[in-house]
Amino acid sequence: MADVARLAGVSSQTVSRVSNGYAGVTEETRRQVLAAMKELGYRPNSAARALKRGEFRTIGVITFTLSTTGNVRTLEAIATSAAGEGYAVTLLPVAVPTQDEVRGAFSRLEELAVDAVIVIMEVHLLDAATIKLPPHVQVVVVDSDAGDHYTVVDTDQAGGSRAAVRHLLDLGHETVWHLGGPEDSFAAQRRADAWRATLAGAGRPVPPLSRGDWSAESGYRAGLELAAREDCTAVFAANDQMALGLLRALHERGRRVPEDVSVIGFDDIPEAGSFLPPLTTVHQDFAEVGRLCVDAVLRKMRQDGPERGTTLVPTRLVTRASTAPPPARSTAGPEEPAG
Amino acid sequence: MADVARLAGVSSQTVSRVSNGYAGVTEETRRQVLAAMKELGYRPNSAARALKRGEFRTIGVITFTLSTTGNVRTLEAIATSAAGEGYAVTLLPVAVPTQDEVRGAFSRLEELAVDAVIVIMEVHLLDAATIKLPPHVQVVVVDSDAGDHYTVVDTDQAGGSRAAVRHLLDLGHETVWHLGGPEDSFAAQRRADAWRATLAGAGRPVPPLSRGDWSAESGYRAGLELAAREDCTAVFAANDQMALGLLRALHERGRRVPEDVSVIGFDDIPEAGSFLPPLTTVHQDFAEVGRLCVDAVLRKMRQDGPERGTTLVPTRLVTRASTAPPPARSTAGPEEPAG
DNA sequence: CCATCGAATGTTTACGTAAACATAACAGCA
DNA sequence: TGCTGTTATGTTTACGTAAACATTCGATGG
Repeated sequence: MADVARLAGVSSQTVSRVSNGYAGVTEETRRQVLAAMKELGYRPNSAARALKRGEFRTIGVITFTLSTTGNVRTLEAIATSAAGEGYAVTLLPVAVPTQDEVRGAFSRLEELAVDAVIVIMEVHLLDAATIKLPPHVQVVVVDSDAGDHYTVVDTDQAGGSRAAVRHLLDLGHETVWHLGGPEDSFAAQRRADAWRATLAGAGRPVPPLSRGDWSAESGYRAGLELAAREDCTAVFAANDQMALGLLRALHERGRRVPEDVSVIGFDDIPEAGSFLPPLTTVHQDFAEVGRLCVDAVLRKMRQDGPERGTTLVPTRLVTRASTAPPPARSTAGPEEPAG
Repeated sequence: MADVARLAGVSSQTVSRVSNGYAGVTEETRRQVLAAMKELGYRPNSAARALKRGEFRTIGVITFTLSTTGNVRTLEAIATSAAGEGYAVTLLPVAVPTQDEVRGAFSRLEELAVDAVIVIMEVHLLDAATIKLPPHVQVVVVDSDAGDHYTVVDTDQAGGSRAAVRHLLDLGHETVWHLGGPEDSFAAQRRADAWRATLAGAGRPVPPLSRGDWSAESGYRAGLELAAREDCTAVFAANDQMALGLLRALHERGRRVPEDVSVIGFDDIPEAGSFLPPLTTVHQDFAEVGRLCVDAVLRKMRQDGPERGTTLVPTRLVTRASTAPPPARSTAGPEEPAG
């Protein structure tokens, strides 16, 4: 900076003013400084800036895994939004989802150059950890129900599940089975709760709950059991991957989709439209989730946002070929041959 | 730091020594300092450290999109490896893959606090851009053939393609069709080149090349045309998503997989084993790619690595149900009914 | 018993920037 | 003409750390 100042014949402070776009610099002077900067290839030193300003213009993102579509898409949206606001994004992978590991990530974070943190994980792993965060680092949480304690941005899980179940009931199914996610996932829990509540609200029986671990393989295993139940004509899977495994299990057991069994997923991953058959599913707007996370975290840093509470991003049901009315059976209704 | 020093009754320099684990501090003194740090909740200021040390302990990763499995898995492995080495990872999304955008990303990078950059993209977009990089920032490139100009880490695309094509030929197919990736992708180009070379090396005819854009939807469109060709009994798709679309097209056109047509993919995404039928594919070790990237970039920073050249990560053929011998036809072979 | 040496610790300084304050130059007005 | 206010620019200082150098003190050896 001193070199630039010397070459331009001004003080280093004037260089700083030009560099930061402050007013009060003659157009003439500005031009000279800019020319000098260019000639010397001057780049402001971000460490010195951060030291002086007391902020890093960086947002940290903590997440367990990038193997779920949702996390990845959210992260991508966060990175894009943050870049648009002049913020960088630093990634903090947590190898194993245990409280110890999370605590470790947060303590690494303490030494890290971030002004705020966005956490993409379940709160119950988070609880014991956050205490140690530096005082001025703001937190926003995704994928959890911690609205009372943190600022939370999430997809409207309940609304999506409700739409999925209603769609199947509207098609004429007596009830809807659910292939849920792992027990310790709040997203899974909320999807299951909404499924149960919607059935109960419609006065329908609530079939036993199957569980997978989000993977297609687990959906396949659970699907083999569901396929054996003759009375199962409609399944709502808690994500598209498990729905994929379910489709394979049904196919192997000779149950046609959607003629014999309707299947509906959750997420609307890019491949969902290419499944056999193309999957009806609940579309999540991850881009919006990411955008809102950055919004929220920046507003908190400027201290003009709500401290706590949950922002829900609406979902949209995407109807494809995997859902249809139930097969005509021994019910009281009239039997019609398939068109 | 001064507060800690005061509380511990030592100088700030001694605090610094403890903080950085230098020798030459009495065990007694160290304990006092550590106690003081804990009591005051002291955390070293990374901006000041970076300013003083002249390095940020941060690696920047530039990529276009996180919507391809490969990029995501590579990124995840990079983040994990980097964390293990005490480095943070900063994400630099590039919205549109144009040279202008890339140049923009690199110029943002210049002001960014990174010591090195890993670029996950095609070189031809990179060429005009890198010139402006700060002098001491090292670069490692993934997914490209720029070994002459940069340090490159990549999957052994050619080896994987060769294995895929040979597998199909060994099963008895006369030749293998290829559903390639977009024209401007080097990965796609190398997979197609190896496919062509392997066929030529075996003295087989080289069918016309179909192209997609990596998406399942594009695989479906290309698949509809391939399905119409009676003489097409084996297809090597350049990635699993396109293979998925291809499977759907074949199914819709009444061509059974693998009885009528064998299909093989590339990547081995987690869902590949749950396709209908489960997909034979070329497994890529993205974790290893990411690890090697970090290795290479750190070695370059320590100036004891090779400046240029390509490191190839081997692939592995995963055989599942989507490949089988060709249907018995008007060839000289004996006709057998399906078991 | 004193010079010498090494280990432990303290003091000074600089990293590059930008806020705060200081100064200079000039216009407007009585 | 001299005073005031405004604008452009210069000077000083501090951000938190760690390298370089300085000092202290006890131990060792002649």
